[in-house]
Amino acid sequence: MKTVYNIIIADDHKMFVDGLRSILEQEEDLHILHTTSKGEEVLKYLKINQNEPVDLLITDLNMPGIDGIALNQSIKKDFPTIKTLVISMLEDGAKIKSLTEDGVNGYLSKNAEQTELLKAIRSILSGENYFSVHIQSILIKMLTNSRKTAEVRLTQREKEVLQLIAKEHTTQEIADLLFLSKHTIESYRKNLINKLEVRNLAGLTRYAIEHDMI
Amino acid sequence: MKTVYNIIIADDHKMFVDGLRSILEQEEDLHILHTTSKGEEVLKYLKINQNEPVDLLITDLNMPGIDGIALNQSIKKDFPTIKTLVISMLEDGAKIKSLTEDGVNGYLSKNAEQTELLKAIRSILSGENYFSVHIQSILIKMLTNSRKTAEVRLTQREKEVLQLIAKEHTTQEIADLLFLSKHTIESYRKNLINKLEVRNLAGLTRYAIEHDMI
DNA sequence: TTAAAAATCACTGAATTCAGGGAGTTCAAG
DNA sequence: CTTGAACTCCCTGAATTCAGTGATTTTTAA
Repeated sequence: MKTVYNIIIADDHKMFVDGLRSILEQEEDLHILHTTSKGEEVLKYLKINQNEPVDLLITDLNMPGIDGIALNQSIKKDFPTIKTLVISMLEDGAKIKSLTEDGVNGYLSKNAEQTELLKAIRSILSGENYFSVHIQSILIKMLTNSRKTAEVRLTQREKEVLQLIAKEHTTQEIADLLFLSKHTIESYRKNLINKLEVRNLAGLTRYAIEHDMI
Repeated sequence: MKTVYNIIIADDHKMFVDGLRSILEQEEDLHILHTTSKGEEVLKYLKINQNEPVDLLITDLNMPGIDGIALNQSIKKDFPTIKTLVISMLEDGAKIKSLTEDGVNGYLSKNAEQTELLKAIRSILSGENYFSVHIQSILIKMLTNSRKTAEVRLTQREKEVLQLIAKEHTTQEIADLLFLSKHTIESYRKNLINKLEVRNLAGLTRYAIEHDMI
């Protein structure tokens, strides 16, 4: 019979990890196997220590290198038995939605209380998912006015072009950089303006920045 | 003879505060007087409890309402005996510089180690200021290539125009909104592009967003 | 395998931006 | 009082963006 749960923590804010550790150490049945500041290291650790059963990964959303979203995807794909709890300081509806689609087991804001953290961990370990009421309302808001959120799915090329636009490159420059015709870039720009429902370069740039694309 | 230092913590990330608390509680001579998630409350608390000597305020940089910068200013003005340590997840050179000018006693990134946190607190309590090597290098970089940072001081009107540009308004619209001639707005746009050393609307928008102007 | 999506290129014409110049007024500080 | 900064307005011409439409090829997914 298993009485101890093994936990891995990934967060580049060491001080936060320290805090998290001191909170979890007060719980007898929660054992921190490993902490790291890089998403890549989690995957490396799991591949090397396949014999050690890991129950839960607690990870930050924003990290250098592999971020929380990509990390969660990899985990769910390669180690589907490991539960994941994402903790973030931001409450980015789109990212939360994306995480849920990837099968994340819980999401907490960093301004959650200690009791809520433990409650979330307990829920997840017992097989339920945990999303705070606040997060749930954000998600619902996302889904209801999905007209605005409406799956503005950009293609790879569109993303590239958008990035370069936001970096102040002119159409001709982008064409040269991507070895495409100037007309092609103009088409992409036009489509982007339509898709993202903005009016001009300023709007495109805002979108790019607000979606962490540059 | 004083052996215990009184500390106040202001941070809207409760989980972080919990962590901080559990770290500081291991130190006998560090006593947490009060924690809060709002900058305003710190000032209120200090005004009410003027009899209690407070030695150190640890505060986050980004908070809703009064942020770390404004809070630090108020503290240094009204309670100059209280030392201040700002902890942030961002390493924003401009904001750090601004804080030092306001007389902050230390700055730490949230990815600092627990040992560094305590070292910083000890330094500050003993009368020295504490800035990590990393932060120092950021500050020096700020000051040395101050050509680029060069106090790009925007006038009130320029800021207004810049904001509206970043909000996707056309020149004509801005002119109408501000009851000015279209030519005037064009002049402002031109000056902004010069002053900020950008090339087009995308650059202006980036500047506006990166400087929290919208 | 077939339909949909993505990627590419093209044309036209109107609207806007960008670059460079000049110039008058007001208001505060030296 | 005068110097400078901020604010306002104007002109020209080139460059770029924006809007609408359409079409071919390749890739992807049903």
